[in-house]
Amino acid sequence: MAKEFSIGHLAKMGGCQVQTIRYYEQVGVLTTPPRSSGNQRLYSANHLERLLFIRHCRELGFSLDQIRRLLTLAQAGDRPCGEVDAVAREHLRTVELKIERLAGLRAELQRIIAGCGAGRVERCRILQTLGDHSQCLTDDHGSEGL
Amino acid sequence: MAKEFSIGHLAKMGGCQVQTIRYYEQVGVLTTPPRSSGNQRLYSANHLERLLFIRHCRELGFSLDQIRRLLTLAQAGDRPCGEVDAVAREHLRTVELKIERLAGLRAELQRIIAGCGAGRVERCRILQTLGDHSQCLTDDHGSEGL
DNA sequence: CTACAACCTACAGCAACTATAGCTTCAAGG
DNA sequence: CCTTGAAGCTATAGTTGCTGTAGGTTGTAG
Repeated sequence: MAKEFSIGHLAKMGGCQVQTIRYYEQVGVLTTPPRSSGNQRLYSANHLERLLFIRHCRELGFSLDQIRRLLTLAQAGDRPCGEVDAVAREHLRTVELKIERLAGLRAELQRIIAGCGAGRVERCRILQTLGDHSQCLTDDHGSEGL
Repeated sequence: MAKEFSIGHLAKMGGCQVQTIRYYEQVGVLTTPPRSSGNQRLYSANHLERLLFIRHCRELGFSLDQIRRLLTLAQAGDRPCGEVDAVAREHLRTVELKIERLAGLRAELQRIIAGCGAGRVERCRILQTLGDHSQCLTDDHGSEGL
């Protein structure tokens, strides 16, 4: 059984695309693997483990920058994990904020849709409401991407 | 009282940056305003109204493409607002989906954080959990941006 | 030995802005 | 009237996290 595998296999096991892996290497969240005689990347179990870690973190919404921090902390080895905890808590806060905003948004959309009769656009309440900021239920949604 | 104002004033009233307005013009969600003798953009109440509409939609998470559609429909004037309603409903669906995902994510993060003792990084449960995909509570979080 | 899949690098593109450079115009103070 | 500094102008590059393309090389199966 070969202990090393190609980027294609790693991609399949990691549930991502080949280019994504090369991108991770480029931005320094995945270490540069050794190459074959023909210059192709050779990955091992360690890389797979790390890739799965990254993918899971990404699915949880951590940024690559946060992941880089987590990986650095993981390798530091003998420091208290308070910093790791801090990164996670920081992320939890932003997630909770997004949920709050989206909930307000949902309410507003429901209100808007409920107000729509089958009339003509001239008096369409959706458009009126969208143009009118003052009725906003949520007044704290910033410019941050949803 | 002057009926026309500069891009800086429009930005202030619209709660966005000057470049954003120029960007909106460039991508065609804001109409090109007349210019002064010195080539500076001159905006009027109409533009402000439209900008507020756009900003409000953006805060509600509509894409610029959806906003373009809404604006086109709004100007059509004599068509039923069913299409407008459809855009809003479509958006409501995606919002509800996002909320669901984020809620699962929040649960997972809370679980992860709860498992963190004040130990050392070597055995930090956060890092272990992040590396272990199998315990995932949510198995449906796709690649869509949160 | 010949296809053809999979690999390689390098670069362009996506959304929705934001920031920079290098220039011109406007408004206020002396 | 002149100067100074803020605000405007265009054009272009950068951001994040990828994805897609072009144009070439390597690996593998028949």
